[in-house]
Amino acid sequence: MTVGEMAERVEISHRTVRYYDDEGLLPARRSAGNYRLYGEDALARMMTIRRLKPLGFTLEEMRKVLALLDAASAPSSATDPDRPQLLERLVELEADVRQRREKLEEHVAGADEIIASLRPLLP
DNA sequence: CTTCTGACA
DNA sequence: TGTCAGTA
Repeated sequence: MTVGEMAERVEISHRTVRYYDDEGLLPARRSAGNYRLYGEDALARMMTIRRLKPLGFTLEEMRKVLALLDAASAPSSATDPDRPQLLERLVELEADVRQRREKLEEHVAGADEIIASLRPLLP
């Protein structure tokens, strides 16, 4: 699929997709006319990025997360001599995401309070 | 019409 | 991240 298609499918502006691509976060090929071409794999990555963003991950952090996920899902990871360290990092990532999730909940609670404070002011 | 790159806001 | 320009 082209950038426009990708952008539409993940509901992110084509400008942003292009930016992530330029930053090396997406696996893309080029058409004869130099158009970016993406596969389902790129789409899956884009979705992961979309979920990471609201958690506050920076592009650099996303780069690491994606690399870790790739390494963990690679067929060779089963025999990788560093399997323990890989699992270790996955555990750390999970803890990190859990912590960010908590932060989001606090934000939601804050929004609820604002809403509640508005209620008595409205007709 | 869509995408590309680079630049500016 | 949006938009504008000039292309392919």
